[in-house]
Amino acid sequence: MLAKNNSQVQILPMKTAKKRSSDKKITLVDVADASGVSAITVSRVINQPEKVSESLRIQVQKAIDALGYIPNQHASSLASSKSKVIGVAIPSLSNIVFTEVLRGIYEVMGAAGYKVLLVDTHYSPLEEEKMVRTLLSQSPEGLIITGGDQTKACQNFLHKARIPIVQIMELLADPIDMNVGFAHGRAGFDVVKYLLGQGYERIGFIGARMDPRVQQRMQGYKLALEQAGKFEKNYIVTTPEPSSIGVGGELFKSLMASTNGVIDAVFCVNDDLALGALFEAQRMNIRVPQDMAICGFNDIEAAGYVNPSLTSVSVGRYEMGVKASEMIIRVLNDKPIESKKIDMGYEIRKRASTTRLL
Amino acid sequence: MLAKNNSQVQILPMKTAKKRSSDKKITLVDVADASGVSAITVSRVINQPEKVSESLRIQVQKAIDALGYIPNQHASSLASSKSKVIGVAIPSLSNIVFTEVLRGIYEVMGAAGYKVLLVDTHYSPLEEEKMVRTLLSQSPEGLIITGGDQTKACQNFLHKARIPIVQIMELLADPIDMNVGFAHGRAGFDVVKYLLGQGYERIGFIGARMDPRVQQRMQGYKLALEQAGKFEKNYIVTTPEPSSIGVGGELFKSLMASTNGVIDAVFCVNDDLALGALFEAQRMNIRVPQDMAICGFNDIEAAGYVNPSLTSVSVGRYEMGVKASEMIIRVLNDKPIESKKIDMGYEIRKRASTTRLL
DNA sequence: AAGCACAATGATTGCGCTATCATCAGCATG
DNA sequence: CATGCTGATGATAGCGCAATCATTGTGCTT
Repeated sequence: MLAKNNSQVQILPMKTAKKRSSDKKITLVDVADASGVSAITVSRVINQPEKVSESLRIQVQKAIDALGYIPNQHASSLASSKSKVIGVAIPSLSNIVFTEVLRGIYEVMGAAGYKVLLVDTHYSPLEEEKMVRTLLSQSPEGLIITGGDQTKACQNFLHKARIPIVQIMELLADPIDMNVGFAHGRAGFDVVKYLLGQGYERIGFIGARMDPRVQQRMQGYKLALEQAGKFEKNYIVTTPEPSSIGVGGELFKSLMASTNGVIDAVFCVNDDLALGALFEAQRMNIRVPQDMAICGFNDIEAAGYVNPSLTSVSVGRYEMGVKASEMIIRVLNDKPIESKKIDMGYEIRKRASTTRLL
Repeated sequence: MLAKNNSQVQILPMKTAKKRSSDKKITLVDVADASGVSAITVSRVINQPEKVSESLRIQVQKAIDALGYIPNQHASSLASSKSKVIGVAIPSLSNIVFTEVLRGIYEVMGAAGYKVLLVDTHYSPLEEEKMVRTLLSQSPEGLIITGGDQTKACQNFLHKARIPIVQIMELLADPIDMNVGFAHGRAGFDVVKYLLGQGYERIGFIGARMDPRVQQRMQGYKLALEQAGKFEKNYIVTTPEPSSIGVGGELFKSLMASTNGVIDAVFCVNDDLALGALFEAQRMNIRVPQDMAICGFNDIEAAGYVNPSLTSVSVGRYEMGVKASEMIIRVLNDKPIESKKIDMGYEIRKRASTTRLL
């Protein structure tokens, strides 16, 4: 009685129905009918093929291919409460910093069979809260979110979610779950120390967007200058606008204007700003690095190739995405992780734009 | 009998169960019980609030907030066969060209309440086929995919999907459904005509990755030079590697070497390559634009700011994402669209790097 | 006052799949 | 030869929600 009742129901009514309207969605049952097995066997062929005998497996697979069957993930997720979805929230799609992290995430998650549902929070905690709701409504198996300034409500949701969560980009004092990042404040501090070491004395600061991580870099900058007794608050020029090369040029001009040109170095919170400052300095006939040092942040590819090459702070963005993803996958597979918090570190890539010539 | 049977079942058993284990997933029914209404009313509060009286709506909303209820999208999608998901397939996450298109897509889709499921095909039609299956398994309501070189099987799936599909980036002779892009071949042709018009005579070509769109640009380049009787096949240097500034520099050196430096202009298929060529030329003490014109493609921000500023072909990437998304949304809302095919056009931004000085 | 339209709410059912348990044949064990 | 075990397959139930249709109450018309 294994194939009898099936073959009865199968051929005649199904076939005609299907031929007539090829728009009908093909389901597991259709495949089961077509291949003369039960629905659950088809399910097994797809999800646990090792549990099905080879002959049946081939037979079913043939039907799957013939019908062009594509499983309905919603039904599967509902029944199994496994979505194979990882939610990712980043503040900006257009910022190269995040797209490289994303690359790492997609690489690892894709290989592990997870889909990535990506949302853009536009640097707004409120937007982020909405987006996290959206993510959670997809029953993700894990979450990667940026930074630590979630709203109270958002934190609540996240805690209640009971799934592995990694907060990336910065090191957090009190992470929700896991954390991969680096110390932005210390990086800013180190940059200034380095510039001071190169003999630059009046070090300006250019910042845009001013998200929490940028603020931390600025605090580091400030601290180092204060320690050296060289902090002047009008050496800082910032804007809430997003970063861009154009904005970098504008801010550089502002800085030069507001300080009457006494500045002999600029720390820009990212490389777009730094490139803008550099190009603008060239147009203003200010020699870099002789009269002006310029240091960026992130070490994008252009930094190494522009003339003069641009000093910048290199951080393993791709690796950060990889690490965060691996942590989640390990947790999902009940494997131990070394630590819930990983400091990716950073490195100042010293190049021509800050090298005092002898 | 409107609230009676509810209140019976409700308070005592549910409450205790919930208090004990706060990890139990909260469902529509929990909210219904907690607020003394039926499940379907809760559903309405969420999806069609205008159909529920204000008093009840507030009462239910209170319960939703109190319980921190988040709807299960899988169940919703399964029951309503509406996923509110749009699938997007792009060949590369790290290419700025696509991230800007993505921005446009996210902007429009987010505002319209759609989630974006994004996959990366790594410029491989086979990978793309797999990814499209993944997308389709999520029952997306629409699809945005890049270009036209899908595998046969993939095309099959797409045709069978019966959802609005937009192929973006290039103009296709035979699109699956809708199409938004621009004419890469013509753009390449026009660039060469422009360079010839500027008086450059021995125009080289630098290309990387060599995806279909890059090939089209190259064909345009070739055609224009052939028409002018100035085509030399050793003026073309390409690599299958991904584009980067570094690769641009290398290819420029190769081109100079293989042509003994007779080249007086280069058309680079994108701005990364062009910047690499420009920076390398500077290092080689080749004057741009006096001894060498350099033209890029895509008109990224840096092109306008680098010294000398870089001529490039500007295309509305963000707008392309917006247009594609709007088309899908219009179709989903049964609104008419002007045309199934949209040519976004392009514009050569003529800058210093190709301006023959008098 | 009867009839009707309409707004507000609820009961039932099923979306497509998988978890769970049941069944059964084949075979080894004592 | 009874017992238990294993591997392969199936039957059933239910995941959480919304479509559909049913029910009730309200105000209005005539």
